[in-house]
Amino acid sequence: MRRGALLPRGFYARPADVVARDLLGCVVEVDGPDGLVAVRVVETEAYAGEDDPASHAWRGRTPRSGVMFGPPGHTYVYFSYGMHWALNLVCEPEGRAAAVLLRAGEVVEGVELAASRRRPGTAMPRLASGPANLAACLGLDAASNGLDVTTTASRVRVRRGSTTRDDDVRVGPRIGISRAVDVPWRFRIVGDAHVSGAGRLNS
DNA sequence: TGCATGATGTTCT
DNA sequence: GAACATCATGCAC
Repeated sequence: MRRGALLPRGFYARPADVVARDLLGCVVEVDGPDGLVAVRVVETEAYAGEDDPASHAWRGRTPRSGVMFGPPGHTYVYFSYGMHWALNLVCEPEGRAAAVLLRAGEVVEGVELAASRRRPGTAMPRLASGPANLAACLGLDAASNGLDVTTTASRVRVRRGSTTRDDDVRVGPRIGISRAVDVPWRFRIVGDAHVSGAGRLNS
């Protein structure tokens, strides 16, 4: 498979909502002990750090949210609800705590490996549909927090993928949060079967 | 087909 | 001690 170039750090050093939009169609790849899994991003959410009540960084820097205050182009992997991991990419220049949550994707490489990391019987459209599922497919955990995604030397990398036309991007309110619920910072590719909640809500 | 609910641990009040 | 950027299951309709 032909691969795009790694996204430069400057790509991430922009407002989170812009990065979230441009991340659609890009490919996240992760090396693991068992091989490589790559996912094409189809759904993202922007979190604008200290200005955003829904962000983990809203109340300032904490041990958990510390990575978000660091340089852009790094992973922010956090554990929530006692059982799920979620993958974010740090945005905006160092000192500004913004991030983009990767909500859903399509597994484009290492499908069998990704499936083996999920509950038996889970198959394609659902494989990486949802933040926790996406992280599970990629085999992410606490050891994957704070990694640089702009260098080939890293276990976790992000490549430029197919460009997504504005016509194919749908913007809507974020999901699964209780504050700032009406801020339209959720981006997804229209009609893509891999987005989260595809069967439940369709707005 | 769709909603309500339980599992489970880290973080912050 | 409560909240939480969730998911899968089970039961109702």
